Amino acid sequence: MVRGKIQMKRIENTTSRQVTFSKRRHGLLKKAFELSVLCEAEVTVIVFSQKGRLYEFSSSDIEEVIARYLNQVKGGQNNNIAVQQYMQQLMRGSASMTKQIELLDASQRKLLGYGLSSCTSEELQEIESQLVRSLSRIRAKKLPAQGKYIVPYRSQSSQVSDRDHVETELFIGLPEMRCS
Amino acid sequence: MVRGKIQMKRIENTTSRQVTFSKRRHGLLKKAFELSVLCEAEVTVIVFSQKGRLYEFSSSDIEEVIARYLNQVKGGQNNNIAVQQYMQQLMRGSASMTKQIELLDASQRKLLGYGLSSCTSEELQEIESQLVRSLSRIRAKKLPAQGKYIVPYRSQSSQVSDRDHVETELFIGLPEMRCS
DNA sequence: ACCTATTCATAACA
DNA sequence: TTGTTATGAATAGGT
Repeated sequence: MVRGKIQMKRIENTTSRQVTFSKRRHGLLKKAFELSVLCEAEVTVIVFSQKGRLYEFSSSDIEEVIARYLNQVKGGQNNNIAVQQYMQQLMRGSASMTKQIELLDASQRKLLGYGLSSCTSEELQEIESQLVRSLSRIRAKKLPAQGKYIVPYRSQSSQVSDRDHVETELFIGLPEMRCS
Repeated sequence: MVRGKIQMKRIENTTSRQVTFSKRRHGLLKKAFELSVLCEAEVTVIVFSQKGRLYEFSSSDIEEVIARYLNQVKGGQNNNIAVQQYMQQLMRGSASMTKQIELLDASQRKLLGYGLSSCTSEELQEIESQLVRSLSRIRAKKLPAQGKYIVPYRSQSSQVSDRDHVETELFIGLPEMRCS
């Protein structure tokens, strides 16, 4: 490819083949690394030289990648199908729980008064109303004798929709293994 | 590397990350092919995108390469072990996320004024203080011109420890598989 | 998906 | 082998 591009076939001269192997191998592993970093991908490269010497790069544990590959491609000749399905459930469950955690985390932060920049004024209003109601509840709990509805301060509207109320009903637990 | 070289770190912009992933993935597989042809080497590349999509190149049967790799590296134990370990990681991750969700959920419920029966009066006090601070923050946000520290009502102590503050720093993501 | 201005990778050479 | 360099390839940003 330089100084007269080379043919895409085996380099016959042993010396230059070895030199090229060394240089291009280096380039390949470098590019694999870059791809994994830039794009947050899981990249594994395995190279055996003619003489059987092993070179490798893996952005994460190589056996994880292999397991994942075997899992995805040959849906389990060594591994039985039930294990496959269970594993996929686990992975789906992980993704869904990750999402739940993100949602809970975001709404919690808002209840704590952080991360409000992204809120519309309606959202702010609803959060405030929710906080006021929470305060009301907790004060009722603290001072059960002094009346049940102490609402310290309420600005503007007293009408609050349920639109952005935090949803706390969650499915919690490991995904079940359902083998039919 | 072009028109202002890029930093070797995750590309934040989703679109350009995907474009770059596509281009560089192509380049990587091409180079792998060329290396295998020019130098008569056995080359395997496995790539998983962030979304779990699989891309691969292998100059010879990939499972032979994998078998050869496993054979050379870990003296030929069966790769079922890798699958097992990966699954265990997934399960541990699920359990840990389940716990995180439970904690977040419980603290959220308390902030919303539910599930307070189990709280000691100290806890109640701290939740109330937290709510008051949250209200203060949100009102400061709503009415930035009217002063920053509108605290509507404060009962009893103004001293609040950090003991039960909700922890919102979380590890979010799929568990990684770490085979020793 | 297609274009280029650039940077990168590398074949030949020393 | 290791280093240099001229040149072809890869590709980031833009369209």
